[in-house]
Amino acid sequence: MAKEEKLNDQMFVRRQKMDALREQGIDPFGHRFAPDHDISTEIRAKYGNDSEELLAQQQNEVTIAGRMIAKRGSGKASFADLLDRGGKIQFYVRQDVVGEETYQLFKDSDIGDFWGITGDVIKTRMGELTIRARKMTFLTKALRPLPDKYHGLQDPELVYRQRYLDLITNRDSFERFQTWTKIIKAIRNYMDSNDFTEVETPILENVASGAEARPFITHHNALDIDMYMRIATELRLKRLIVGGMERVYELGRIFRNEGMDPHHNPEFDTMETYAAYFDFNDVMQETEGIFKTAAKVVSDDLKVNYQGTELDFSKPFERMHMVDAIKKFTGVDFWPEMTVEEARKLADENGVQYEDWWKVGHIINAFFEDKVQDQLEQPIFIYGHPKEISPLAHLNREDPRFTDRFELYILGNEYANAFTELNDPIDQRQRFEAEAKEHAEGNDEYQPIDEDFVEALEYGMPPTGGLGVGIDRLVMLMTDAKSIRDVLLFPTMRPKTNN
RNA sequence: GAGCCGUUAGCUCAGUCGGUAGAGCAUCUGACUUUUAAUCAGAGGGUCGGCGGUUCGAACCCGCCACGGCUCACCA
Repeated sequence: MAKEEKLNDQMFVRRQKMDALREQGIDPFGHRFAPDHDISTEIRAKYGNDSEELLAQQQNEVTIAGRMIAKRGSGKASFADLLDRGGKIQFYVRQDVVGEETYQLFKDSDIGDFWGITGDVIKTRMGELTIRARKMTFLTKALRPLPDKYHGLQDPELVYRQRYLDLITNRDSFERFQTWTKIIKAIRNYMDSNDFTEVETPILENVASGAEARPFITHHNALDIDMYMRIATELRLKRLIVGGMERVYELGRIFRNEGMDPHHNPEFDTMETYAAYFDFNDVMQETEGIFKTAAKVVSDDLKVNYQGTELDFSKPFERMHMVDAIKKFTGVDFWPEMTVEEARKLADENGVQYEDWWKVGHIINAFFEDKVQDQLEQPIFIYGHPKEISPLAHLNREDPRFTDRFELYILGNEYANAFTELNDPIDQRQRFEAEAKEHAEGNDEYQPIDEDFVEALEYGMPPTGGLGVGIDRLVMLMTDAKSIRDVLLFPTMRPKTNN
């Protein structure tokens, strides 16, 4: 086959070595191996602080397994590094200990091969914790060479397409994904301990609703209908509030058929939470708890460095009304009641662009986005968004120009969006219809009204505080990742062609 | 979607003025019983992303295409 012709010298040699192993009765793709209780981490924890002399005296025997990722051979004694999920650990092979046959097997073994090793824990003259091999079991042959051991895999395209190579050679990346898991677990634990119920709702939907986004369309053969990948979990979760679950959350993947860049992937994780009888102040407290919990995973003092800026999650997050924030950063005061003309004048004076159809609320929001947002560094809740830009939020009781909504900003980016949910079914239907009309006029993005959801509201949804958090971005923040692709094991990539 | 940049050995990267391909790691041969980017001596390895053009001659200049990265606009 044509594939065989593509073998380079190294792949050819490795295949020959594979055959040679078989001839010696060794399975190049071996079987079960029991590394007693030890991974490298445990060995380091147990023996890392012991002296060279003590270890030499005790002769503690351990058995580990892993991938050989470096080899420093000399004539009849060699050092090599073995990589397991805990990290790498050095092992030491002497011909006079393992015998000539095994030593030759080791010499012929390539970087990338898997070994099981039983031996004593020692420390070298340089003080490095090392397994002095006594028995070696060949476990798996690697037929392709690993990337550069020193630089690791650098080409971003290969890092994302062949994540397994990135995980082998770039320890930072490996550890970032371990941290991802810890953060997710910590957040779940936080929600659970606050008496929220974790649920899973459909990913395949008949109507993609709950957000303004273009969905992925797929097809169900047996029913012969098109279905949509969910773009939000919102409306399903609110049905569960109607159903009396009172506190629910879902942390999972949603899909939006939109552009990709360092902050957007077509599939990504959100966590939405809904709590009956919460108002947006309660949700702020909940949100703060979530972010502190996540920060705690990476930093005991809740101080996190992101791309050179130290973020402090230890203090209570600042809370500021959007209008106050604009006043603070620009001196412009939107508190007095004003006409659109007056607001436009302020916009003109401050170089804020606006559209003809904008109302005062839109202009306030533009001031915030243009003049304030980028200057917000430390975690801060901005609340009281104008009603014009917040169609799903309850109006504020004291000042109906604004809503009971907030967003969490860190380093100029939005990390959470929350509000006291609209629970008036008649109002909800009108807003859906207005939205559907907009879509219809803008043609292809038309989406049918989620009638079933409106009906659910008609049975009564208690006052509810809802929250949405972008989980990937939260993890990026906590792991100092520049791109969303660095926190996704397998980011979406265009298929590679043969050119 | 627009702009800019990139693609050279398995990997990480050089490649001057357009003169026909280089290094380190890895691989192969040899030496070496505490190395750690091991060392020393030697060797092999290339459709220079793809297709076309200009030229006596193209990794290099031009055009188109593919994939990727960054920035901007939109969204989380």
